[in-house]
Amino acid sequence: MATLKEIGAELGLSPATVSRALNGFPEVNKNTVDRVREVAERLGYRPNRVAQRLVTGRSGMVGLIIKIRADMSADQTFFEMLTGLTAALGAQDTDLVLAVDQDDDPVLPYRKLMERDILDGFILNAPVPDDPRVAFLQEKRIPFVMHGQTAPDVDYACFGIDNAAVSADAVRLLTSLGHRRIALINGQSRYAFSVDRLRGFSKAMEAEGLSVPAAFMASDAETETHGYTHALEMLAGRDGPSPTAFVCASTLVAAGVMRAVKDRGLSVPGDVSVMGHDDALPLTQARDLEPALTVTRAPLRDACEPLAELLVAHVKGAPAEQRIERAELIVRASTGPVPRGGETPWHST
Amino acid sequence: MATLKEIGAELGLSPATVSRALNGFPEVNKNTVDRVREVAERLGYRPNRVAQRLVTGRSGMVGLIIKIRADMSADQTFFEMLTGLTAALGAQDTDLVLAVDQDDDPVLPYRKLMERDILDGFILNAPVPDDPRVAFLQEKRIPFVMHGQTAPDVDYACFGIDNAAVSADAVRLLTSLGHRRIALINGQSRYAFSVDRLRGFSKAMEAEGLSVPAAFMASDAETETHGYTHALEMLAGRDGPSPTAFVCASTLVAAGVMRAVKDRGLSVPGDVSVMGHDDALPLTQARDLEPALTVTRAPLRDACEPLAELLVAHVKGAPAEQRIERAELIVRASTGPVPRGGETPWHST
DNA sequence: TCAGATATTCAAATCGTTTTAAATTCGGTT
DNA sequence: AACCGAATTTAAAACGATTTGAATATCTGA
Repeated sequence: MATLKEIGAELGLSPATVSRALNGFPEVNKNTVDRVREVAERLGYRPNRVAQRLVTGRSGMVGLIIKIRADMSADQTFFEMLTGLTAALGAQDTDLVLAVDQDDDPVLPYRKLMERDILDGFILNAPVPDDPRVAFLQEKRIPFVMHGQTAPDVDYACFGIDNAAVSADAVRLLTSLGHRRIALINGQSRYAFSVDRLRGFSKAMEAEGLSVPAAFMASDAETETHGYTHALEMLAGRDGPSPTAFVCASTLVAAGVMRAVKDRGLSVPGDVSVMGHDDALPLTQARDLEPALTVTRAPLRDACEPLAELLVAHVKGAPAEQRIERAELIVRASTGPVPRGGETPWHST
Repeated sequence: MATLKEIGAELGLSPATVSRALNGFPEVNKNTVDRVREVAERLGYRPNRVAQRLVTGRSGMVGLIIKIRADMSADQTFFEMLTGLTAALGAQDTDLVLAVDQDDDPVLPYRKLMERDILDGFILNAPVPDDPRVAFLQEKRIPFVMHGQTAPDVDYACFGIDNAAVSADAVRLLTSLGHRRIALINGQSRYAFSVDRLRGFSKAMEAEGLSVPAAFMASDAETETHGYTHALEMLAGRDGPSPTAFVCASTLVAAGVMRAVKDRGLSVPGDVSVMGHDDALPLTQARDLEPALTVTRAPLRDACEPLAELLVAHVKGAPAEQRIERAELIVRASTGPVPRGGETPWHST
């Protein structure tokens, strides 16, 4: 391992000049820069990160804490984020330290990891309303970036999509096609993104002068099975006329809904339109469903780079920045005009 | 953040003495140790790890690289190990840096992470015969510990169970119950542990003077479905007399096998005995199967602490240590005497 | 040619710890 | 009273980078 001193000795320069040359300071002679670069290259110089960190006061490491659910299932989501984050952070010269949350107290693992005194900040995901982690980290003045947000307006660093807009866009597309009875099969209600989706859904429906009976708004884990069972139930016609359209929390849920529609002897989009939200996970591809799924699309992977950038900048002293983007609307084959006779709303408001 | 110097100033001591007092060096006056401890406590002193690492030359971080399979599925195994490892490493004052392997070249992520120059070593899992990662890390003299081993005798640090003994123990139990036609439903043959299990199985059978037609030794991913389909096929009697006993790669596989046995109208253990191997994952509990599964048992979680210890010791200069333990044999209700008329071997050797 | 400005480079301090080698204190011998 | 050795403690170097303030070299114009 070559050091600055060694490179300097080779050229008769001081470590200070070598440091500046390699870090692109303007006051160094161009000729010198070239010679330093050449020697550094030849000696395979890599800056000693520990030394850098000692002097800059930063560790160059951020934490990610995985919440393991009761069923111990790891979803694709996790790996997708992990893959993207390690790459994006690596580009920022930052490393990802992992810990697992198996405690009841959601704050404890953050406290524990922070006590080890080696982290510059955290990446948080799966925000819940009034997230206790946010309160803790803000109080301790520990930098972090949230994937998503706990409420519409927050003052901490975050990146995500506008989830209210996601379902509002879906509703607007469907109502423009004439649909009036639109059901929502949402994600688990404890998560902030589900709350936002529900809010966007309700507001958009309301704006159209429509309302939805509680029986046609489900909240559950985002699995194919749940999509199937909820849709099957809603299509039974037990709680009034059946929906002519479904807004689903994910591609997987939409797949289950479409299966239910078919099992009821109905067709997509002839009798029932189905919309999903596409995180662009490698395995569940919305376009590969039959028929291809109309979606709001926001690749999960796309969030990793902004998250890394926002956090690193914040750690370096930049003010906390909020960036909320809009998901793309991709119309495919699973949505169509409301079927004849399906134009009646559940009840007008 | 208090420093050694500040504590020293408070007591009129040099940082050197304070350092020694806190690190339990024997040459420090007991009275002084107490006073230093008291002040350190009061000032909330925590050693600056970066400074420690600069001087010791170690970073206190080890890497774990996750190989994401084509199906992007995360198994329980991964989370079980992750949970255990972060805890065990934490106890050794070491942190886990994670990276994801999505490349074709199995060595590339190790090289990349090593170039970042912040790791003391690696934890490797899922060894394959002639593992290229081992060759690379040994050549570069990078410390690592393997969970399992690539071959029966190796010279690198490793911890695991004796997989040949696992299947040999299973065979011996079954032959002692009179079984002669014993099938193996093994894990994927590319992994070293499957190779070992197969070797142990074959040797033990041979020692009993028995041999097994190829049709009764399957190798596949360890899922319930694979256990089911392979067993169903083997019980069809198409390739000669059916097995009276199955040795399975895991609890999950055994569950599938038992389902196949029942679907064939047979009973466990009346007609067919079934054995599995139990990694003690929280969800798939061997004892909860019906009937309770006879297993070789070696909790995955138990490997984490030894792995952490072996690696940290090795990083600090201790010689590479191999520790291979024997899995426990737990006889439950899924194994019984060979049924009447089932004593004939496939063919004697 | 020389003052003065500009362009480069350097020595030294700094970050907070560990560690080596040297210094100090103290009690006990002779 | 002088000395020895054990018990403590200290000063200073080291780790390898960044950064401050100062020094030197080079160039400009009069």
